[in-house]
Amino acid sequence: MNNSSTTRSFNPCLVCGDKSIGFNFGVLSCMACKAFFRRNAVRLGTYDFTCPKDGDCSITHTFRRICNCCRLAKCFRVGMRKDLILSEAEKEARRKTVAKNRQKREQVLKTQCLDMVPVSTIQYFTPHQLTYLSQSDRILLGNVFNTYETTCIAARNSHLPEFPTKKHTNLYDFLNEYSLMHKVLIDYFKVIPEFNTLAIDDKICLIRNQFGVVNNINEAIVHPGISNNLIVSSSNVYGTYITNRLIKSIQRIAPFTNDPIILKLLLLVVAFSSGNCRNRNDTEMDQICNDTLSIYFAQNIYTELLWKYVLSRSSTEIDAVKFFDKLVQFLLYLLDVHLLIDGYINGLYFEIEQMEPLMQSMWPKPIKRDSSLMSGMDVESD
Amino acid sequence: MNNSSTTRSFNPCLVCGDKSIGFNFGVLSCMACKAFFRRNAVRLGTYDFTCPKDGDCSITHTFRRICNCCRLAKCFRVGMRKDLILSEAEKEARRKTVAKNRQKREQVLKTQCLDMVPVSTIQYFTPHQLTYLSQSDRILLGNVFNTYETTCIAARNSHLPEFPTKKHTNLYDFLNEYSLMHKVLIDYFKVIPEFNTLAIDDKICLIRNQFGVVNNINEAIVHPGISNNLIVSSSNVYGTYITNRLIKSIQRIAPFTNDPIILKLLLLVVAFSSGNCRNRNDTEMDQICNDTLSIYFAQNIYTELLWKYVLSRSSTEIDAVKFFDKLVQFLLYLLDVHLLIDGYINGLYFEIEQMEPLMQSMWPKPIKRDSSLMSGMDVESD
DNA sequence: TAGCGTTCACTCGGTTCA
DNA sequence: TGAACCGAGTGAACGCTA
Ligand SMILES: [Zn+2]
Ligand SMILES: [Zn+2]
Ligand SMILES: [Zn+2]
Ligand SMILES: [Zn+2]
Repeated sequence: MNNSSTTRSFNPCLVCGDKSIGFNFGVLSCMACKAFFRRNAVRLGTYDFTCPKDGDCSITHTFRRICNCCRLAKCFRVGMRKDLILSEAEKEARRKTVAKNRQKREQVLKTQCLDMVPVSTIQYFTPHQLTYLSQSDRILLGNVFNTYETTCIAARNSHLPEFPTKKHTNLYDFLNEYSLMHKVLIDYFKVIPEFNTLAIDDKICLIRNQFGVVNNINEAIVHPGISNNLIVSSSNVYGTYITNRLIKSIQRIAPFTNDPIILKLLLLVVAFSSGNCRNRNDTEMDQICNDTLSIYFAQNIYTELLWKYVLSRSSTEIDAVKFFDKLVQFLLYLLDVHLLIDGYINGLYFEIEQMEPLMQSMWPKPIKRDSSLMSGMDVESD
Repeated sequence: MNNSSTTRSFNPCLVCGDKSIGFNFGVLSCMACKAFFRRNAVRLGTYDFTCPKDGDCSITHTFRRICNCCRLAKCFRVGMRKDLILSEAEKEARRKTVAKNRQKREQVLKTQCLDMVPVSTIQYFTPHQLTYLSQSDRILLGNVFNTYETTCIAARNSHLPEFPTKKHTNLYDFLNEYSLMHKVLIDYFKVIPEFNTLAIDDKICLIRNQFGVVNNINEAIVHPGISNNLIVSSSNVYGTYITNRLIKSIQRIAPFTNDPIILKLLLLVVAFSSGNCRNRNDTEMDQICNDTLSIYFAQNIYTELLWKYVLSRSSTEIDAVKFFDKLVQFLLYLLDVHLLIDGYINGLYFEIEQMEPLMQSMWPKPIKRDSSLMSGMDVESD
């Protein structure tokens, strides 16, 4: 008897006689008949298969397309099995598995965004780049870079090497650990002159309003990648749906981490957004900032700097626009994720009550309290 | 023997000798003979085909139209098969399939886009919706709806039934026609109290900064669909790349046009964006608004109204969030398209110079002029 | 690697409209 | 009448899991 390899190589499609590619739905058959059977066997009840002749059309490579009634009949006659076609539910399950695996793989994969190459230090500029970035721009970039190094990166290196350090099961535990880096991030903002000169109320307002997004971006810089602890913790406290979206957002931000400065500038651009981008159901937290104009100008400074920087690192202006677009698209995605998370946390008064003061102040108050709670933020000028 | 691809490429129509387009009704033939055979073979019994000469007219590209009788005869002679023409019943079945598929596609689109059902008038509200929309909200919605009806819709019905009315070849011609509805749109804004009470400079600033996006959304409401004139005009003035993206954006906005109010609110939300979202290379046009705070409040009013409305029309809050997300994603896409267009038009000084004053003021000035040009906008309170 | 599904370019029917 | 278009069906190429 032939072994299967010999069978495949030399035996023709049992339906049409064309070259077979293997056993499909139980029968040695060609690519075309395989596709034909999958498409047509499932709609036997819903579609009227009628032979224009008397039902004994010969099915050959050339004429197999003439009568699909007789072709389908022959498929069944040579033994093709409809039950080997995946049902809608089975297909859905398969798609899910595929998506899961893909996610796992892409996590490892480092995608390059645009033609921007990673650089080791911000001091390196080619003549081309000089045309977009003025001397003062470069000084400003250097300052931003160094500021971030001495705050967030330093903290990561000294006492916050990883996050989360354990597999959390409680939201408040998770967020309490989250707040450690959050405080360092506020330190970073405080060294930015445009932020530090704002009134205390406005600082609080900005930090509250952009809480989720800025911290998410910051985490991507200081703790790049998706640790197992993070996935498990997030799944435990947020559930699968939110976790999947969080992971997706981390994957989307990953390419930008190749650049030494973009995300640090983006942090500032987002931080200086006076609009309330939280999804909270308490009206008292929807405070708007007082000095909207100063905030607006500050945002402008860093948006412009970011734009110039992107321009300087792109080969063409159109590439810069595309890149900027990617950045904005990502930001919108991130914003949406955090609207979801906010909506989720809003009602968890018990969890909110267990949070440490600063983190607690990011959410609606479970019970009326003295607003001096906010003093825990410690965002005074220094 | 030739394979079918070679056959198709080099061999002429077996009927008339014209360039063949493939196998039609079993015979390598041209577009014209394909249509001819389909139309005439079916009415062989009902129509008297008679040759004015003696029945041996030569059928060539030039003379094929002279004698139907001999042309049809030749079709049959070279082997065209009448049985490959779909019968009336088969055509009916096919139409049914197409309709079913179309419905399925639209269904998918709609469920992707939320489970919002179109309503005929804004006055219709179920008790469920009352929980989200207060009495004053509903009055406001009604006002917005009526305002839009009496401005943009009225103008469409009276004197701007379609756009564009011709296949433009010049950018300035195209945009000059565009400006007709643009002016009506400004009328719509002027009836909105929050807009009308702004200082004249701020009105101008808002209209300029959001020019492309608001007009694009407005066109989607008043002239839904993608007309041939639009595609041709756009291809002529913007080129293929931008046109494709424009078409894509119109396709993406289409599902939202099922709702009677959402896009009208979106128009206001976008209009009240004080940020400069244009891609223009002149610094003088990057003016920022003076009364940013009023604009911010105005935007808040309509954003909130939009949100409440979406919430009221969604079955669950999560659906509402998803829908809102789609809306924002779409807006971002649209913004990006118009950044592209701005970048394209910026340098076309000659085109800009040919525009009528209002339209011209939307773009960088080709040469220094008295800024009284802006008075052409006529956005004073009335 | 065998054997599923998915994707996409292509063919050939009909339809539309200038 | 015929150019231009639409859309279902086809099958080659490929992706993926077990
Ligand atoms: Zn076969
Ligand atoms: Zn048959
Ligand atoms: Zn011909
Ligand atoms: Zn004749």
